[in-house]
Amino acid sequence: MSTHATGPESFARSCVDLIERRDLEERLSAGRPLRVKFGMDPSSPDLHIGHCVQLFKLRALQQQGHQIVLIVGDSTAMVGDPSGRNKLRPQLTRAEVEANLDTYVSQVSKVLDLGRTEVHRNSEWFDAMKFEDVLRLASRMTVARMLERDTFQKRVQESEPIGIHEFLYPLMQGWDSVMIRCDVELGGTDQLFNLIVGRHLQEQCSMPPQIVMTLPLINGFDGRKMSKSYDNSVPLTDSAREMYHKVKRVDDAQVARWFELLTELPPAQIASLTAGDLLDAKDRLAAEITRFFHGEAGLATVREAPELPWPKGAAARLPLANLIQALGLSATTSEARRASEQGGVSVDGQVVRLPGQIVEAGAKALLITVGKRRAARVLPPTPG
RNA sequence: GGGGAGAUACUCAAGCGGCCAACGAGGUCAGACUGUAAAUCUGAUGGCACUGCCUUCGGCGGUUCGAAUCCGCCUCUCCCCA
Repeated sequence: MSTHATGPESFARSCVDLIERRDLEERLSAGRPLRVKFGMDPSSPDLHIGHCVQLFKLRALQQQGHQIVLIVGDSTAMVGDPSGRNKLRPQLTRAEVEANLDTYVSQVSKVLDLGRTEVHRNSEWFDAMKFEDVLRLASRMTVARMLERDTFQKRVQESEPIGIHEFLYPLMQGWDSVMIRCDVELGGTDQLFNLIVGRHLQEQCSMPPQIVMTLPLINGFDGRKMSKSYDNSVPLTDSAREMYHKVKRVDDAQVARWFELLTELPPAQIASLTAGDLLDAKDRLAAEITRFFHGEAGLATVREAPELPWPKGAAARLPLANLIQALGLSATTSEARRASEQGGVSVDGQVVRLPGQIVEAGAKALLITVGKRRAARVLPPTPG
């Protein structure tokens, strides 16, 4: 595993920005493992496959023998990253951050070998800072330079608020790099500014400036920017079934890119897959990703309707809509009701348009489908 | 410090005393068509064992038979002037 003697070509594969290439060559030629930093903002509880672009890259570098340093931005999360935002981000409380942190680390462990990963919270150093330290840090950056950022400019134009504390975010992220003596920092292309601030701060501290590598942001499966509000992301906590189907819905134009950034298939194979029938390619893509996170067994369950027990604590006779909701096939009974009224619900192959129809727990399993991609086989209640 | 504007459902955005669970757009969901895609068309879209009931229009109080709409205070934001 200790073959970190790989060249810059392999190291920087798939990167969009590489600053500076010469620095990278130089540092790699020294032959020691590089300290590669990746910061995570624990501001939402779940990672999605968009984050995996970075994680897979880290995985590859880890396998080449480099030292991955994960920074959990618990202090920065309480500031809120202004990148890519035209609105003030809500600041999180410590309790919220702590809750998100656990789920993060366990999700990351699906991709990285945590035993060989250094993990820090940036509160380790920020909690110890005095106000005068903050001022000293703040004095290393100018307002003019901050305002060059398009996100801030846009917000000024659109009369959206900008908090002074938001100016501190890039400085904090950059300071993380100083504290861990970072060699290479990885981020999405939207992070370029923040990453460069790290370089700048290291130089000011008479430290060799970190190499900055950005990776492409992938769009959601519908082709638009991946975002919670569009509901087009694929959370890592998705079941095998959800994950498979969401990935399979990926926009045609993005299939090749997803293959490149989210699977470990060799480029030649990707090329031949995407040159063939696109439906087959999507099936393979969805299968690869699902297998990675859920294993062969998880993938195997995908094409069958899952078997679900009769809802615990529920009566043996339920209106259809309530049963569907209780089974988790819809979020609310109203939603189940609507689907049924519009002909989207079937029981044992029969379309049922009456959401109030009473369904009895019978002796054999009932096949219930909701819409095109939700289905379950409901088992009879187990006596006792 | 002074003056002005504003806060509505997932998002944007109408409504300005009863006809408001609240126009419209986007999103989402369902149906048709398809390639389990995209585009297009149709319908739905607060919750609920739903011909009815319950909870919503920044927060708290008040006026009224009745308030998203009027009044008071509070919180937050934007703009102009200093």
